[in-house]
This record gives sequence, C-alpha cells and structure tokens, in this order.
Amino acid sequence: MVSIKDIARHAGVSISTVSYALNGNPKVTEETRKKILDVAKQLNYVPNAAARTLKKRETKIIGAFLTTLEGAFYGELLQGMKEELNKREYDLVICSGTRSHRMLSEGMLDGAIILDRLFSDEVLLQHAERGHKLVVLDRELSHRNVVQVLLDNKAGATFAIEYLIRQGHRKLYAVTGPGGSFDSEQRLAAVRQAVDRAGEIQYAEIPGNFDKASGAAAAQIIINEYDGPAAAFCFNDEMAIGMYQALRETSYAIGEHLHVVGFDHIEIADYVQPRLATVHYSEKRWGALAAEQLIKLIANEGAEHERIYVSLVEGDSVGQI
Amino acid sequence: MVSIKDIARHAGVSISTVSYALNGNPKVTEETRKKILDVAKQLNYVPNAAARTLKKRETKIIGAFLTTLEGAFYGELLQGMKEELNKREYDLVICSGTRSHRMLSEGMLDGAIILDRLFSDEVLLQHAERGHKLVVLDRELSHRNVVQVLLDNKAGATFAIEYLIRQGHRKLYAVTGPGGSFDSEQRLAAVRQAVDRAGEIQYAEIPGNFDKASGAAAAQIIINEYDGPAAAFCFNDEMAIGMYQALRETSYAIGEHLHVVGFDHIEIADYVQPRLATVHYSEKRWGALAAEQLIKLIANEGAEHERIYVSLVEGDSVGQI
DNA sequence: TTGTATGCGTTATCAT
DNA sequence: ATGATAACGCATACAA
Repeated sequence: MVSIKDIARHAGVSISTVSYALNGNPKVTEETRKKILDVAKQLNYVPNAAARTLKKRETKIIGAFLTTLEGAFYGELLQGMKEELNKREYDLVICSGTRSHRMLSEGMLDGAIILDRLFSDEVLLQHAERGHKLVVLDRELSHRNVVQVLLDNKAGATFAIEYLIRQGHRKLYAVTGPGGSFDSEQRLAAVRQAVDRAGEIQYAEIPGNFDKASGAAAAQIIINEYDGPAAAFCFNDEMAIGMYQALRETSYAIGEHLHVVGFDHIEIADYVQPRLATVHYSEKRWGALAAEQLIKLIANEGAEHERIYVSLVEGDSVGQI
Repeated sequence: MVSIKDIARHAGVSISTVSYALNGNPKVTEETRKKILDVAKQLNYVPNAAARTLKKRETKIIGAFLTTLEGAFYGELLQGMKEELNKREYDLVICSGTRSHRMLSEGMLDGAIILDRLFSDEVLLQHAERGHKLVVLDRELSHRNVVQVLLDNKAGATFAIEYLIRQGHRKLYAVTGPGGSFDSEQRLAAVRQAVDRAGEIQYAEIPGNFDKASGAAAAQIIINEYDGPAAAFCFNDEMAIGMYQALRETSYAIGEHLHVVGFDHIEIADYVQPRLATVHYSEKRWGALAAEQLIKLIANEGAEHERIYVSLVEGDSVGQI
C-alpha cells in the first residue's frame, strides 16, 4: 500500500505538505502541488478511509437499514435517497439484519435512515443518545438526534374507506399489518374513525402480516362467512395480491364478490386483473426527503419532521354496488 | 467517545490487557477479564471500526455493486448473499453508482460482488491488481483475484428458442439487451446457433435495452411488419412486460398473434395475463454461491468459477401453431 | 499474567 | 510556504 509518506519521500517534501496538497489547501505553492499530484498519480496513490475516518471522525457514508432485501418495494425509495445524498457528497449503503447494526455503533456511518421494525425503539434511542444522527420512516421517536419522515397513513386509510363506502359497500373488512407496525396501527386507527363516522357499516378486522400468505388467509376467512358482496381494505398491496391468489381457486371474483383496496401502489398492482385500487405515494420523494433531513440533522441546520402525502388510485378491484 | 484507554483507567489495568480481554485472548485471567468486561459494559464501550481496520487491514464487510437500486431490485439475489456472508461473520452492504466505487479502493470493503456493467473491466482489473478480491456476475474477467459466477445463458437461450420452434413457430425475433451486456451477448450467440441448427426459420434481431420501454418499442416494430403469427424471445422479462403494455392498445394479443418468451422469471411474469413463459434460475442460489466463492477467494481457499443452471418455465404467452 | 511501546495512515497544530 | 510532531483508537511484539 502506498501512503502519503511514500509520496513525500518521492517528491522530496514532508508528509504534511503532501496532505495539504492533496486536500487543496491554498497554503501550498501551485508548483509543489503539481509535483505532488504527479507523484501521487504515478505511484497510484489511494487514500486510506480508515485512517481518515479515525482522524476526522466522519465517513461521508449514510446507511439505510431495511428489514429484508427481498420484495419489490423499496427500489425507488432507495434511489431517491441515493440521488439526494450523492448531490451532497455523501454515499449511501443499504444494510439489513441485526449483524449490520454494528456499522452504526462502530462509527462506520455518519447517519442512518431506518425502515426496519426489527430495530427496536430502545436500541435506536441508545444510538441517538450516543450522538448518531437518525431518520426514522417507520415509527415516532422523540430525540434531538432523530427526525421522522412518515407517510400520511391517516389520510391514506381514510381515502380507502371512504372510497369503498362511496361505491356503496356496507360490509367492510380491514386486513391489518403485524402487531408492532407503526404504519399498520396508524391505518387501523384511521379506519375505525372513518367507519364510525359513516355509521350503519358492518365492520370487522382481520390480523395480517404484510405478506401474501396472510392476505390469502384473510380472503379465505371472508369467503367462509360470505353472504353477499364484501369489501376488504388490505393495509398493503402484497396482502391484496394474496387475496387475488386465494380467489383464483374459487368461484368468487375480485371486484364482483370480494372488493379490494391495497396500500403502496406497488408495480404488480397495475398488472393484476382486475387492476388493484390502492393508495399511492411517491417513494422517490420519500427517500429524497429523508436523505435531505438527515443531512440537515448532521449539519445542525434545523431538520424537521416531515410527512409524505398520499393519494387514492381507483381500480376495478372495487365495483359499484 | 469511550475507548479502551478509558476502560483501562477505570479497571486499573493497562490498555493491552483490555485489548486482550476484549478479544478473548486466553492469556488474561478469568477474573480480570470479568472485571474488564464489566467496566466496558458499564461505560457503554463500543469498539471503533476505523481504528481496528487501520490496524488489522480488514473490515469484515463485503460490498455488492449494482447499476441501480430501482426496478427488479435483485431482492433474492442479495438475500442469498447476505445469508451466506452472515454465516461466515461477514456483513453485506449494497452500493450503487460511480461515487461508491471509492469504498472498494479506499479499503472499506474486504471484497466486492459486481453486477454493474457501468463498472468497466479496466477499472475492475485495476482494483484486482491492487489486491482487492472480486466476484463478477456480469462478465468474464481473468485475474487471480477475480472469480466469475455466471448464469448459464447459453442453455437458457437455447431452451427458449427450441421451445418456440417446438410450438410450431417459424417467424422469430430476438430482442436483445444493451450493447455492452455480457449476458445479452451470450444469449444472442446461443440464439443464432439454435436458429441455424433449426433451419427454415425467418429470423430477425431487434436491439433492446433491458427496460420496458424498449420492449414496447420492439413490439411496435413487430406489429408494423405483421403478416402472421410471430414469436419474440426477449432477453429479459422487463422487455417482455413492455410488449404486453404495447399490445394493450392494439387489437393484437399476446399468445395469439405475438408469442413471447422472457428471461429471469421475475415476479410479475406469473401475474400478467396470459402468464409469461420465461427462463428461470434461483437468484438466491446465485447470490449464495457468489458470496461463498468470494469468501474462499479472501481466505485463499481455492475459489473457482461457477455456473448457475437455468430452466424453462412454459406459459400461455406462447401458443401452439 | 500483565505492562510498555510502537505503528497503522491521516489530519492538524505549531514551529520555522 | 513548508516541516516536525502529536494525536485518533486499536492490536501486538516484546519486556517484565
């Protein structure tokens, strides 16, 4: 490995001069700078990140923590983060799994964006307390080193329920996400409010898990007690797709017997037959905003909590009654 | 920040004893080790990655480099890598974009898995020459520090063409990937061979780009010169899906006028109507194998080039003639 | 068994 | 304008 020491030797200057030259410090003559850069190039010099980090206590790298790498959901979100971060001279790396948490605590990251409910509030607060800067996308967390950038779940869930009611549905199911999920709980609260407000609604809740299997299971339950058109608001599109799968084997049809609204507007939603009605938001914007706030937090520029707005996408998975 | 120096002071021992204790060196008494661990916990000690890396010249982190985070985000592939790496005490991070290349050269990674044709052969070889360990999934590259884990493109493309011919098709199109793509070129070579072998085939090539838009454009071209049932082998599923979209607006139907085979077996392939015939392989296995070979390469345990086998998934996007 | 001392590659302070 | 030197936190060869 070639270090600034080697450059110094070859260029006949001291290491501090090399460091200055390499970092564009104006104290150094144009002439010596040129010479040093030449030698550096010639020796194939590459700076050592570990040494720089040890000294400067920053890496210019941000981590995005996800529960899993699988599933087609996060592509645009991450792209949004990456583009925003790159603009500000930061790099983004995607991490997943408990093992990777060490990257945050051991100082390999200047900050993190969290979308991983397996990352507990408690642990997150510990990191924040140690001075790490965090943006959370999946919970409310109050700390000077944490900012929230959250979906407007309340609006989304309300849109969904009101849409079903507007289409004439009076028998409603809510298929929820897993217990710990902040998004799921917010959506559930909004659903209950909307249902209460509507009055005269037959309403039930089915616990789900955000995966296809639980959507299929929910569909099964609904079919078993079928006694006329029913409508389900699945708290994400994955589960809604699971319903499509479950009904394939039966004589019931989506949009005719079982009416479905999802949440997230994932790509498949536009391809299934009939097209899935769902709640849409811009993943890219979400990611970009999260990145922006994180950089502000790191730079002490007054980062603030943000909310991502959502809209309803109608579809033939919901028929009129 | 609390360092081993602080621990040493609080525990009344020297920093080397602390280091030994923390690293489980048997030289240190059970008693002192216990005391030291207690103090460490009490002080909320977290090791500093930069310092450790600077000293040991390894990070226990592997990077996976992708062209983009968007689209079919290679979820299972990455998950396969991650699981395999975690088993061996390594972490995985996902990187994308030229900016992130520095992580490799600056020594923040012990090795890298490359699936990014924007990463040039030349640059890759430079990294390898500097001692970095690489696994390439998207090209052939010969170097002692590089191993290849490649799809069996030849088999896949041959399966696809032979399937079309078996179904009675005699007018064939190949919709290729972008110019630089290794996979695309391999598939193209195999297609030409299979077509030659079959004889009496009307055959043409349409340059594509691996994205939906180029698939749609290809469909447009085929329709414009339509004079009877035509079959297209799209070199990936994305483009095949693009064909579905393009035909929606027309009176032509997939599986009836235009017959289509894709490559990759992405999730949507099972959901479109009619279901897309495609070439399947296990992404997870691909990732796991790549990770395994990389670890072997790093440990000097004789890593070898590997090939990922593929199979044909038939579908109603190809009708009989 | 424990302590002392050195160096990893950088940055940055202070002299010169 | 340039150089000498001291950290940064850790691992480790060598001393005791």
